[in-house]
Amino acid sequence: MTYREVPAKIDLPEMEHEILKLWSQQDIFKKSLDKSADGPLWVFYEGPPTANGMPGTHHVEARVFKDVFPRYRTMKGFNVPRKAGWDCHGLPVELAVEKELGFTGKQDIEKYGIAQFNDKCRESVVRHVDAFEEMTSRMGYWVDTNQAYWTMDSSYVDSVWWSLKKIFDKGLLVQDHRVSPYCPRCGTGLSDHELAQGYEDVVDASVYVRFPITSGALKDEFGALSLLIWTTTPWTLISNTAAAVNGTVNYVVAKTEDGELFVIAEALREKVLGEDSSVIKTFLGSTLEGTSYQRPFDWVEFPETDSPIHTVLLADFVTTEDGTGIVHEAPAFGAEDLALCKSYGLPVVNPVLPDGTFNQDIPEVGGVFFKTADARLVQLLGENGSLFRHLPYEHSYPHCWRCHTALIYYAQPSWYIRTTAIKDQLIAQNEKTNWYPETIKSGRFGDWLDNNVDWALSRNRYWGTPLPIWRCEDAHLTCVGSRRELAQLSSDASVEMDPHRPFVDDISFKCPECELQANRVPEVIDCWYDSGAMPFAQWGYPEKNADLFENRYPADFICEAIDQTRGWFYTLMAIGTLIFEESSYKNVLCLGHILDEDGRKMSKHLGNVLEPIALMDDHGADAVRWFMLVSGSPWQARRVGHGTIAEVVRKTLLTYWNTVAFQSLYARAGSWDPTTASLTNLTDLDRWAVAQATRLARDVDKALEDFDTQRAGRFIAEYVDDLSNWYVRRSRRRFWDAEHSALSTLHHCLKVVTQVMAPFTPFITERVWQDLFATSEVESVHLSYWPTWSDEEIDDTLRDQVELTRRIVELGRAARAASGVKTRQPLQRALVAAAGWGELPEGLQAQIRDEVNVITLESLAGTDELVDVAIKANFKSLGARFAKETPMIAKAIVAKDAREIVDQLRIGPVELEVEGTVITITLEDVVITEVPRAGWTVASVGGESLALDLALTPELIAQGVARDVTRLIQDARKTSGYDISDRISIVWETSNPDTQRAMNEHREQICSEVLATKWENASVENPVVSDEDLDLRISLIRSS
RNA sequence: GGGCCUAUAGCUCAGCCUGGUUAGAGCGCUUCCCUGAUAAGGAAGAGGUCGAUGGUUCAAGUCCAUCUAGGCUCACCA
Repeated sequence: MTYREVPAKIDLPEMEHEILKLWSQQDIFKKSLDKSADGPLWVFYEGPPTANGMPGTHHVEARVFKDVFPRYRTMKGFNVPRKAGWDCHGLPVELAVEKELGFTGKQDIEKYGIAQFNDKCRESVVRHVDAFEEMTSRMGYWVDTNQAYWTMDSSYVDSVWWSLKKIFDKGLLVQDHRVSPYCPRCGTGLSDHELAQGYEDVVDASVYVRFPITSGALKDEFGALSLLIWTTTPWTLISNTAAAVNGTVNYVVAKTEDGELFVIAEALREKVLGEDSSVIKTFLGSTLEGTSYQRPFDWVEFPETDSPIHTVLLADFVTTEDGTGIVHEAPAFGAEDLALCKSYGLPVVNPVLPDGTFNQDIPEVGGVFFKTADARLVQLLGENGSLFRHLPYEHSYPHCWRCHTALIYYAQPSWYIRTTAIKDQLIAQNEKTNWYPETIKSGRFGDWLDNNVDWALSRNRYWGTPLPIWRCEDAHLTCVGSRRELAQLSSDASVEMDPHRPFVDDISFKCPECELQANRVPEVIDCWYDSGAMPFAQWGYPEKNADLFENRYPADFICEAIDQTRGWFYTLMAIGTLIFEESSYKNVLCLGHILDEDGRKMSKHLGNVLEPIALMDDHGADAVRWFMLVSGSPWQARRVGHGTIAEVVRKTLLTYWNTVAFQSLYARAGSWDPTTASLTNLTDLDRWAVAQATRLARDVDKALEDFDTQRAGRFIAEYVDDLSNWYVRRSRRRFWDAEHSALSTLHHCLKVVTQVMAPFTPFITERVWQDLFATSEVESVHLSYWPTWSDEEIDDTLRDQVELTRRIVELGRAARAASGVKTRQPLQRALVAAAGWGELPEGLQAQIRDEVNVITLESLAGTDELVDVAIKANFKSLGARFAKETPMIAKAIVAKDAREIVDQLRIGPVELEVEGTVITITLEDVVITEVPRAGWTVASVGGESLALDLALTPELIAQGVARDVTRLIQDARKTSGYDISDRISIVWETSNPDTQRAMNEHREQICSEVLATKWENASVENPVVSDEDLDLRISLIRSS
C-alpha cells in the first residue's frame, strides 16, 4: 500500500469542489452524526438568518464559528445535531416585496390583496433561502438544511401561539396605549431593539418660541411678557397643549437688551438671552403653575374641558441643561408629555395621520409630511411674531431601520409583553450564562437588561405570525394556543389551515365568556419573537417532538455577531425565561463585525460588499474560514480583503500542503508502506516533532474548549511552520534515503496536524486525509477522533533543547552574514557560548554543525583568552529583594570588574558593600554575557554568542567547491525536468587548478549526491552549467 | 450625553491579565544567504514620542486616573 500521488501545486478552489462532491457521495456529514449518536449530546442552536436578502461575507463569519465548534466536539465524541433554520417573517421581507411590486405604502398592499401579497413574501423567502443554502454548502458549513425549521411553517406558528398563550395566561401579554416610535412609511410601531438600529445624525430646526402670557400674577405685574420655550420639533407646536417647568428650579423674569420681557430658567438666562439681559425678578418654578399663555398656532380644536389647557404645568423631568427650562407639551408625541398631561386631565389631540401627514383640515400644512412641515412652520412663526430665534440643531434621531424614514413618537394602542415583570429573573439568568468575550455579560447585554422596558410586540402589518388574540364586542380577550384550539372554538377553522393572514382574520367564534362574536385583533407580531421561540418552535413543541425538545434545552452553544445582543440573544433569553423560567443557552459567542479593507462597515450603500461565493472561488473557502477564525480577534471588528486572505493561503495552507506533498513524493519514491509506520528508532529531532505534535493536540483542544479559535489557530500555524521549516528542512537527506523512522515520524505528525486543523479548514485536511490516510484509517478525517495524549508524552526538555539549537543556528547564520563567507564554504570550527549548549544531544549538535557548515563546535566559555565577560544586573531578582535600593545596587554591581566578580560568583555568594551596607548577591542576581574578543566573527543575542574561525585551508576550499558544484548540478537537474530518481552522466572541464583538484578529490561525494553514474573530464561543447568564478563548464544527460 | 471596545513599525496585528534590563511577528522595501518539497525559508538593514497627560512603583507599552481620536452600542429628555 502506498500514498496517493500528491501534486506539488494545487488549485484550492477546484479541490474544494471535488471534496464537496466526495462528502455528498459518501454522505460524510450524516455518517459523522450517526457515528456519534450514542455520545453525550452537545446542543447547538442555529440562529436563523433573515431570508430577506442575498447572503454576504458577514454571514460567512458567523457560520464559520457555528461550524468549527460542532466539528471539533464531534471529533471529541459528542453528538452535535445541527438543524438549520430560516427566519421568514417580518417587515424586511415585506419591504423587499413592496419594492419589487413598486408599492409605496400599506394602501397598495390592501388594494393588491393580503393573500396575494403574502404569497409573494413566501416566494421571496424561498428564493433567498436557496441562495443561503448555496453559500452554506460552498463554505463547508455542516448543518442540516433538509430538515431546517422555517418560522413561517404552520407547525412553527402553532408553537409560537402556544408560547404566547402561556404568556397571556400569566397576565404578561397586554394591550396598552403608549407613545412609541412609529414608522409612518411602514405604518407600524417599532420595538426598542428595532429602534436601536436606526439612529441617524440629522440637523433639525430648533426654535426658541414666545408663548405670550395671558393671565396670572406675572401678567398683572409686568404686562406684556412671554414664556420662552425651545423645541427641536416645530411640527409638534401645532398640537401644543401645555408648557412645563420644574417646580424646584429657579426662574426669572428677564429683560433683553431690546427691552423685551421673558420668563426663563435662571441658569439659562445668560446663555439664551445674552450677557446684556438683566434679571428683573427671581422665583421658584412652582409659582408659575397655572399661568396661562397663548399658543403659537390655534388651528387644532380642543374639546370643551375644565382642565388647564395652555397653562404652565409642573414636571420633574424638566432640566436646565438645554433650551430654556420651559418645555412645550404635546402629549401625542412624547411619552413623558403624555404621562404629565394625563395626570392633569388634559385631552390628547393628534392632527397627524397614521401615514405621517397632517390632517387635511389643518391650514398651511394639511397633507404635508410631519417632518417636511418644519420649514414652513418656522417661517410662519417668524411671520406671526412668535419666533425668537432659529438655530440648526444636530442630534441623532431615530429612523426606521429598514426604510430610513424619520420615526415619529406617536400615541397608539399596541400589545406589549411585560418583560419588566421578569427583569430580575433575566438578570439572574444572565449571571449564569458564559459570554465570550466576557465583557458583554455585564457590559452591553447587562446594561440592556438593567434598562429593560416592556417588549412592544405587535405590528400593524401583514406578513408575520398573527397575534392569536380574539376580542368580542364586550372586549373579552381569548388567546388561542394552536390551530387545533382554534378549530375547537370555530367551525370555520381547521387544524390544517394556513395560520397566516388573511385566513385567520376570517375566523370568528362565540366569546367563551359572553357568547358575543369574537374577531381576531388585526396585528401580527414582531418577527424577533419568532426567532427567539426557535428552541421549542423548531420542533413544533408541544404538539410534536416533546422528547426531542426536552433533551435539547437549553443550548450548550450559540453564536452570532454583536448586533444580536438586543436581537436574538435577548429574545431567546427573554422567551426562555418567560416560558420555562430558564434561559435557553449556556455559552454564547459574540463576534465582532467584518469591515472592509478601509475599516468601514460593509454595506450595499457604500458598494464595498465582498460577495461570499466569489471570494471563496477566488481564494478557497478554507482560506476565508481560516481568516475568520484566526486573523485578529474574533470578538473585535476586523478588516477583510483579498490581500489578507491571500496571505492565509500562502503562509498557512500552502506550507502545510507542501509538507504533505514532500512526504508523499519521497514515500512513493521509496515505495514506503504507510501501514508499516512505527515510531521506533527515532532520532532526537523525530522525538521532538512527535512530542510537539502531541503538545499541539493538547493545546488546540484546550483553546477550543475555551472557544478561542485565534489561540488554537496560532498553535497550528506555528506547528506547521516548525514541521516544514525545521523538521523537514533538517531531515531532507533521510527522506531521500526513504528512511523508515523519518517517514513514520512525518506520517504521524501530519496526521495529528491534519486532524486538529480539520474543524478549521475542512477541505484541504480532507483532501490530505484522502491522499495519505484514508486507505489505512477511517474514510474521512471528519469521522476520526481527536488525538489523545498523556502529559508525559510532551517533552519540555527536548523542546527547550531544540529551541536552543535553533537559536544557535540563527547566531551562526548571522555570523556567516557578518563574515561575508557564504554558508556553502565549510569552516573548521565555531565557538559557542550559551547556557546548556554543552548538554545538547549529539544529534542536535550535529544539526548546528550542518546548518552553520562547520566541522567542529567548541565552547567559547572556557577559553578566557578569546572571551570578554560583561555583566548586567538582574533587576527582577534584585528588585524583589531590595526594592528602592535596586538601582544603587545595580550600579555597584556593574562598577565591579566583571571577570573577577563572575569568577567569585561561580564559586558562591559574594558580599558587596553599597553605601556602607553589606549585601549578598548570587549568580542569579546578574546576567552574564560572554563576548568573543576581536579577530573573530561573532554574533551575540541575549547573552548567547557564536564565533566563527575564518581560517581557510586548501582542503576546506576544495570542500566548498565540491558543494558549489553539487548545488549547480542539482539546480540543472531540476531545471532540466529530471525526476528525482533519474541517473545522469556528467562531462566537465576547467582550466582552474583549484577547481580541477576539488573535482578530483570529491568526485565520489558529488556523484553520489547528484546520482551521477558516469563522470568524464573532457571538453564541453554546450555546457548546461557554467560558472565563471570556478571556471567550470558541465554538460549532463540522463543515463539510460 | 451614557456604556463598551480600540489606539504599539508605512500596512495588518501580537505583547498588557501576572510590571523587570535592548518592545516583537507578518506584509512591503534594500542587500545578502540557503535550497532537488516549497507559491517557501534564513540573516542583516531601514522603519517606534507603544495616542496624550498625570499618578502608583526602585522600575510602566503593561497597573490607576483624566483627556484626545476612531469604532460599536445605548439614549429622541423638550
